[in-house]
Parts: sequence; structure tokens; C-alpha cells
Amino acid sequence: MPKKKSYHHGDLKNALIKAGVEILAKDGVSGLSLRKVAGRAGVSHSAPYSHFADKQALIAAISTEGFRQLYERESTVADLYADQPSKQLIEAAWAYVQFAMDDPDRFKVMFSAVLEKEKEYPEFVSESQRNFQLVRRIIEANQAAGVLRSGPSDLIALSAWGIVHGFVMLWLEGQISHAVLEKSSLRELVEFQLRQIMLD
Amino acid sequence: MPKKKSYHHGDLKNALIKAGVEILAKDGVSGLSLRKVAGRAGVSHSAPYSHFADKQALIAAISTEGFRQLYERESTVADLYADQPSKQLIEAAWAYVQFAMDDPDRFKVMFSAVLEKEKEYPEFVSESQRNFQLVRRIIEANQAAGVLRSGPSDLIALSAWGIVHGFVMLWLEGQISHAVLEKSSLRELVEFQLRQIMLD
DNA sequence: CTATAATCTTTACAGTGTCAAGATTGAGAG
DNA sequence: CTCTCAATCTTGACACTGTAAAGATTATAG
Repeated sequence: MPKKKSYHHGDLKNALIKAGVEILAKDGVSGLSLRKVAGRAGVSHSAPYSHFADKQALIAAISTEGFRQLYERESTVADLYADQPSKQLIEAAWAYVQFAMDDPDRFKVMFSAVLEKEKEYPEFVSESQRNFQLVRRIIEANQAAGVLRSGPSDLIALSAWGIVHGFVMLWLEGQISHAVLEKSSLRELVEFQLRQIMLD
Repeated sequence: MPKKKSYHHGDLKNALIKAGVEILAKDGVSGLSLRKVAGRAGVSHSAPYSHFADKQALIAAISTEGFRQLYERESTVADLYADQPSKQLIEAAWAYVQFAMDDPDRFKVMFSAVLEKEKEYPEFVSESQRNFQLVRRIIEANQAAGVLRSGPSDLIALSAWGIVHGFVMLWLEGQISHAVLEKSSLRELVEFQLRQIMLD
């Protein structure tokens, strides 16, 4: 890990991503500015432009890194419960929710960056597709075990992802009333949501 | 509708909300600035501060108005198919998706404004709760008709809302691959998603 | 009719993203 | 080893942003 104090930073690109994640966690998405990121990395305000075309590009890089870590967590859980499909499904969903709650603002940014920049940020696209393929594998294991209905696994994966993602989003935006939250823990709620698409 | 050209606008508050919605549709969420909104309403750049505490407050008002219109649409559909629960459910979901697609940026803003400002924007809270109660009524009708599993209607409503909302969000952020979209129309996809939680 | 409060304008300031020009330096060619 | 050049970083500038303070205008209540 180079950390000399010379004119050239050495690994500024990654340092900026890291600084961005930290600022995101501390000041939220509205507090994320290029200049603050540069400052935190100990570099002048327009140094980032040597590594990123614009602010969007930095955000895309942060998002990409986020998807990498998400995959790391999800695949670990998936491997751990590879022999118990239904548990695998629920624990993976729970890991997803936890990931979102660990750093809500980064999570939001991950899903508000790209739109149709598929051409501009190919790494982001491939990383997010890798995550979807993992979900799909989990769904197929559950179909084989009779836990989920048969049918096109990509569409069912979309359902499973959608139900969990939708729940997380509604939770993050405070749309889930206290009345509901008092009755059950978040963990129980997530499991209940998923069980809606699981066969008895 | 007063539209005189005097010093006092007459109905600036609503004019600002309207201008905001228009800018949102044209320039997207990143193009929404208080100054542009003021300009479009034909007023100086800090006139909005007579009606809104800050930019967040304007956004909250736009969101609140959005939820009002959403309720309008949803309740119309719900009334129309009141005697066919399963159709009522699917058409309501489809109306939700269409609402999001009509104006994606406004839809996003509606779900990215409040967080825990429950105290600061009570109208927003009550309006969004009104929408949830409507979903809940639809769910209860479907439970009574044996279309949905029995169980706490608030939790099942959360599932239904979550699955549709999650789908919309993933769609809006380009997370739904072309491969999936080529096989089915959006309408078919939405119906497929919902059928995951419906009994056969 | 007049005082007051609401509404709108003007002016000002600190932050922001971005660009252009220049300074510094690491790495390869000779 | 030295020279050169391209990559990297800094400085300075610009237009635009949100927001606060002070002043102008006017509707309306008393």
C-alpha cells in the first residue's frame, strides 16, 4: 500500500473511491461532492479529473465497487447453505437487507447511477449482471428442491429480487409504518415477504 | 385561476410545484434547481423562500402532490374492477407501473425525499398512508375471494407493494436485462410478478 | 385610510462541477 | 545516465447552485 507524500499520489483512483464511500457513510448522498472527496484524499480539488471524466464516473466506480462487495457477501452465504435451498434463499435475502442497512446511502447510490449508460460503464453492468446470475442460481436450486414454483428462472429471480429490493427501498424511505414494524422484527418481515412466493 | 402580472403572483406556491414537475419531466432530477423553478414561474430566484423553507420542502410538496395523483389513478382503477378482485389487483399494479413510467424522475423523487421527516412534512406522510390503505383494501378483497393467502393484510399488502415497487425500481435503473424484456412485454412481466404471490 | 404582515426583489456569500493552463514527476528511448 | 514525453497533480477561473439578509411592494385587517 503506497502512501508516500510525493507529488504523485500513487493510487489516487482507489483512494478517491474509498474517500467517496466514507463521505457517503458520514454525510449522506447530499454531502458527497467531488471537492470533498478530493480533499479527503489529500489532493487538490480537480485532481479527480485525471482519473474520472466527471462526478457521474466517480459514482459509477463507487457503485461498481459496491456490487463487488455485495457479490462477495451473497456468494459466501450461498455457499454456506448450498445444501439447504430454502434457508439459502432466506439467508441470501437477509444478507441483501443487511448490506443495504450497513450503508443506506451507498446502497441508494448503487441504484441511482446508471440509467442507460450501459455503454459508458461496462464494468458496472457486468458486475450487476454477475449478482443477478447468482440470484438466478439460488432460485434454480430452490426450484429443483420444490421450494419455488417451476417456470423461467430469470423471471422468478426477478420476482424474488424485486420483492426483497422493493421491501428494502420502502424501508429506506420510511414508507413502512411503525405499526407494522412494532409487530415484527425486520428479519421476520423479510422472511415473511419471501415466503409469499415460496410453496408450502 | 388568477394570472395577473402584478407584484404579487397570486398563487405562487402551486405555480412553483407545477413548474417543478415540468422541469423534472424535461431536465430530470439533476436539472431541478430552485432558481430554474423560480424562473419558470416568472419570479425572482429567492421568491420561493416565501412559501418553502428550503429546496427539500419544495420537493416534499411535489412528492405530496404526486401521491395525490397516484391515489386518484389507483382508486379509479380499484373502483372500476371492484367486482373482480384478481383483475382489480393486476390492473392496480399496472396503473402503478404506468404512473412511474409516465414521469420516471418525479416517481423517483417521490421515493427519495422524506426519510424520517415525518414530523416536518405531515401532509406527505398522510398522503402516502392513504395510498397504502388503498392497497390494503385491495389485498383484503382478494383474500376474501381466495385469490391471495389469508394472513395479516398489512404484511401481505407490503409484499404486493414491494414486489411491484421493486420491479419498477429495477426497471427504472436499467437493472432488468434486455434478454428478459425481449421475451415479454412490460405488462406481461408485471402480471407474472404478481402471480407469484397469487394462489392458483 | 392606515398600519401591518405577507409577498416578492436585490444583493451577497460560500459551495459546487468543470475546464484550461501550468507545474511536477515517473518511466522509457537513446 | 540523461533526455524527453506523457501521466499526474495544482492553480485559477467561470457559471451555477442553495440560502440568508435587507429592502421594496402591496394586499388586507383594523
